[in-house]
Amino acid sequence: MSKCEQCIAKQLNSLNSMTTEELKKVSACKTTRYYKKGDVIFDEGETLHGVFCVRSGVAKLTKLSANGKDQTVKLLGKGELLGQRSIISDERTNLSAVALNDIELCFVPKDQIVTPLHENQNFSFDVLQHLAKDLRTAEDDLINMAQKSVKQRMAETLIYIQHVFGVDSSGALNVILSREDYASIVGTATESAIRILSQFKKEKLIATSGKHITITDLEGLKRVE
Amino acid sequence: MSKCEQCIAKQLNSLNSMTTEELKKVSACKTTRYYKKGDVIFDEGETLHGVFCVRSGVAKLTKLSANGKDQTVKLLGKGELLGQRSIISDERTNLSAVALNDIELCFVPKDQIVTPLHENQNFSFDVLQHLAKDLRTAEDDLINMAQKSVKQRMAETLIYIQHVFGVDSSGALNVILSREDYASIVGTATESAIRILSQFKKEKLIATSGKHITITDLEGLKRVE
DNA sequence: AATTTAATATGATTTTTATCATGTTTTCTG
DNA sequence: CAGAAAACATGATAAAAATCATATTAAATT
Repeated sequence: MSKCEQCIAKQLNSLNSMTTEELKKVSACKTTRYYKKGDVIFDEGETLHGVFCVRSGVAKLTKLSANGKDQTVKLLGKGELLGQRSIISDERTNLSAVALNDIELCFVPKDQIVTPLHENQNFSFDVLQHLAKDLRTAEDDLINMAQKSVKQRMAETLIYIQHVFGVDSSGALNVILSREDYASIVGTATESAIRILSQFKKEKLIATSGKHITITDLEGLKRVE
Repeated sequence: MSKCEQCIAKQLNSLNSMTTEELKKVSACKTTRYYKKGDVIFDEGETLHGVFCVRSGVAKLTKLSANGKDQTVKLLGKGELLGQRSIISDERTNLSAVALNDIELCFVPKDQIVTPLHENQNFSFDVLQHLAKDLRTAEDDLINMAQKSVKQRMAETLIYIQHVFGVDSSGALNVILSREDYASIVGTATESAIRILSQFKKEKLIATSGKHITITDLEGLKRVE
């Protein structure tokens, strides 16, 4: 099995601030898990016994609302940690995690995170900084949701996905999402998401071929209101 | 000057996890500041040199958006800390803080927070837990904003304010907000906020007298869709 | 107290977005 | 590969919310 000490994913998150010793322990007791597209990693309301670290693939954090609709709160790619917050606050998860494509995760038992959090100042400060940034992002998202139009949020979502997850050799977004997924991120009805993407295509802001989307006019997308 | 060690406000936040020694230091160099209703405590984009602890009164964190509208992200009452996150992530503030009524704040210089964060495990873990909770709340708020109607958000805002800040001897909400403030919290136009509050009054869910609002049918408010 | 200013209220209208309906295309499955 | 199911598309309509307009009331200022 691969070792955490040499894992590239680790360098992207707070695990990088663990001591070599701590990392060795994590490495020794971690397990690697594979999920297929659509698989549920954990469900809202579950008690987690550890944290998941994304080695490859993309997952989404979502919440099912009263009206049966799904709201996507965050997309997570390589190096990002799932379940961290529930472990820290010692609560059940408030969100579900679902694989958006085939995904490889390392599961690290709770103790391996909580103990260093109490003992290793560098690690806990690093986690603190990550949480602070996450909180800022969440607040920004809230403001966007409150003040921007559906069209604008869709444009920003496309730009965000291109920026964070990149494009393939043909220039298309690396992360393949259904129109329903887009609707869930943007916070709108699936039909509206479809309509807006069709409109963007007509306006030559994007090119689409099935689920593959290519941003053809980034500046134009930024100008959407 | 009053001492932090005996401050009641302190017991409500992570400062409570500081050692007596740390608290004495904080107490020695803190300054108390008074703001009048409407005063700006700090503006978005400012570099903060410390953290503010609310001793009495209520403040709001808001962000001015491109269209000139203000979005209120959070209300803060006794014991809550302002600017904590900017200090931790060492960034400029992304939000402004404004006094909603006459307010008394203690200003604690940055060092007094950052040093203990690096040295006192209990303190930093406590801050971590607070941030984790704040993050969860922010995510919940995002979902509400995305999935609930303006009417529902208004009803929940009223319930929230009653729950967190309580009522006066006549049963009216302790925190007095303008309709514009409500609009800014709910994320809607001022006219819509006014209309909805009028409607709630007609439906006998609330009673109003100027800015004073009394919840008369809590269960009814909870049922609003 | 009179005057100005700001906040509240409400009608009319427009815009945005959701919902319902229905058809087409793509993908999955036996 | 055929048939079923899911995803995509688009029109028609309805509902929600924003905007514009204009009173009315309350609060602040001189």
